[in-house]
Amino acid sequence: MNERKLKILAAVVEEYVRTGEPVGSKAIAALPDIGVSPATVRNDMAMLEQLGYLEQPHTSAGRIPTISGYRLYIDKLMTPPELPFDERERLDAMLAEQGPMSEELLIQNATTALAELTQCAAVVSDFSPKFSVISKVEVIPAGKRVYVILLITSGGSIKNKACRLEFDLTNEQLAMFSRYLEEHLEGISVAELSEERMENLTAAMSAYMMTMAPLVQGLCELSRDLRQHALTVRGERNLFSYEDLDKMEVVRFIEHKDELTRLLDDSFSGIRVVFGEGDDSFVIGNSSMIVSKYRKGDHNVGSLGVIGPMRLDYAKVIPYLEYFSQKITDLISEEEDPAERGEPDERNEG
Amino acid sequence: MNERKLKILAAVVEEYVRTGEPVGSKAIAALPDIGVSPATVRNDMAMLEQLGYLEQPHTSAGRIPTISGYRLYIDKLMTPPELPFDERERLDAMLAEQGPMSEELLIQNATTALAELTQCAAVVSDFSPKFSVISKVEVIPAGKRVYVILLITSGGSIKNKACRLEFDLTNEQLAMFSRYLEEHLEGISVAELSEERMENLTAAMSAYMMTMAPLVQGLCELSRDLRQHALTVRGERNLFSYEDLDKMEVVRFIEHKDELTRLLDDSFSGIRVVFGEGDDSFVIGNSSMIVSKYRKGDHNVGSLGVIGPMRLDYAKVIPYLEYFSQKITDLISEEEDPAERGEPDERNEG
DNA sequence: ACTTAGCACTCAAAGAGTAAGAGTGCTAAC
DNA sequence: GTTAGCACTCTTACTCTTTGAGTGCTAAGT
Repeated sequence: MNERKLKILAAVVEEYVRTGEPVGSKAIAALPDIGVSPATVRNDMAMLEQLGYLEQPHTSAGRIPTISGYRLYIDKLMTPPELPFDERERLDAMLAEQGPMSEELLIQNATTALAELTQCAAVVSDFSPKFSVISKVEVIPAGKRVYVILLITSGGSIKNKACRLEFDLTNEQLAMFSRYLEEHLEGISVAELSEERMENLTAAMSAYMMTMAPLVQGLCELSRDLRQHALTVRGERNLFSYEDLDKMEVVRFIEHKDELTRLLDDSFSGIRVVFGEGDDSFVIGNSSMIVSKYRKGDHNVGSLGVIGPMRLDYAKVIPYLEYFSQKITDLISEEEDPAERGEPDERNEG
Repeated sequence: MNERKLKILAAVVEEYVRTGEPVGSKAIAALPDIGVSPATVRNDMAMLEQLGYLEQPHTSAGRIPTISGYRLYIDKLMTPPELPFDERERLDAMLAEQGPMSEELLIQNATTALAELTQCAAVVSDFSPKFSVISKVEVIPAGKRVYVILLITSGGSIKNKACRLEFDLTNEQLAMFSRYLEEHLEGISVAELSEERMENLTAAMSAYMMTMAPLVQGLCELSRDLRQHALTVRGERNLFSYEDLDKMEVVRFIEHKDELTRLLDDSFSGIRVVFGEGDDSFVIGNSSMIVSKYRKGDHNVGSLGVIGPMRLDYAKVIPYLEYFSQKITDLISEEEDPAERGEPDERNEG
């Protein structure tokens, strides 16, 4: 396994990704930095085929990479370009919106941007709210017997839920409830809002006042929402263009959220590429999914991924994915006032 | 143009929709309630072709409906089934969620359900928030120099926006601002939140206190959000299955929101079907879009639509669309306390 | 020992020719 | 006005052939 063979493997992957056609020895030999004859390339390719990195769709065709071939290429051979400064600025602009931005929105923007940039479907499984702290709980009267519970987290997320009660609350009751929530919930982390704790609260309150049961109920739901991961898929429509993708499988896979979730939430670090056939439960023909974790402080709190054809320009896509997940990690890991968020440019130079 | 010819046209449309193959005279003659020979059917079909309702892909093939053929079928010939009671109950269940539900959520649920039921993409352009009344405006401190503006409408929508100020507000300032908003905004309709009015408010407040400018700014944005229509597309992935659809055009059309918007916001009443070729600016090959308006009181406030292949079971899809738009109309037109919403079954029997 | 030219070989893709079959239009009989 | 019969058309499927890209192998060159 010498230098040149690897170079040829890389060339095959890149040509195949570029053209979509099996690549032959002549095409490779014609590339500028190969410098050997087609016959030599053929010998090397035969070797690479024996090793399982290439395969022939049929005898008289050129070669295409196998999954192992892609894997080797991705792990060892490709040289993803450094994102130039103005490119990074462009990406930052896609993430940033005017005004203070919640972590949630930041992550949504990243997903949308990723779908756009890669012309693939982008997907995110986000647990980050679970690792933030409740900074504010309010109960706001909003009409006859209707109260809105408002929950703000240190991540800048604002969640609300309307609840309808049997009777209206008196000012005293409302004040009492608000004070109770303030004392017991503000400042604690979302992760601590266990079912158990919520049940205690339910017990405490409903013992005191049955009327408030729906409020407590609503609060439980909100807390459950925050602790659960949010799964978002963007840019599915981009997959329309790839003729070789098995559309039925794509639909099945994306619709069937639990498989997707399992693959995303699986713990690992850095970047991971899984292929549509054989890997885990991911079985879309001719597709691959690239996933990158992002962190909040020391915890993995989410996974950002790209779903596309196996024949994908990994060297282009992976840097985007890495950049975004690093950026998200940087921004959400800051311990400062969440309100300071929104001008990522000010403080972060990639 | 006799009875039988129409019956034959209807049969051709239905057979073609069912099988996807051009239908011949023999197949039609074999249908139970035709009762004439293939030769007779052939004569009628030749006539229908002359009239422009049918066409032949090539001489020796059966017939397929033209756009005029579909149109005649939809307008005059088809007999959409009455939705049976248990079906209506099923649909209601798809709309309703536990707890008080905002109009917004109701409409989103309807769109998702429609996509699911029809196995097409569903789309909605919703102006309804514009026709509701501001029932509550609150400004809530949420951290250092951060304030959340909360806006609740009679439709049950809850919008919020975080704003960062240069300095913290004193309690007096906050109270003053809150009172001002309460006096000037609560109870007025969203439509009245014109740019002009908002500018007056901006002027009034910023003359008084520059510090609050971002709050006023945020409020303007919220009000703009409410007045603008919200365009949502659901179930795009369902379109993967239709082989005959021009995918590139689908992507282009859905991505390019303004064409879609124009078609949806065009004013008409009842149900409208547009076809992908020739009609207006809607140019997806072999596709059609069915749109239905829903109202709030006397105003059209939104359009619910289905985008699918031209070869679509209109008789099945249209009743769903009609039912949902009527249901939405009924539910959002009620003048009662919005909080009463959420158990549509209680009060509405379709 | 590695590289390369040459060459026979393979096999998909493209084209040509043919047969089968579905469906038609027309005509004449009912 | 309807229908059976029939010749006609034109796609689809099949077979056969040709073409050409690409291979593997061998033998010569470095």
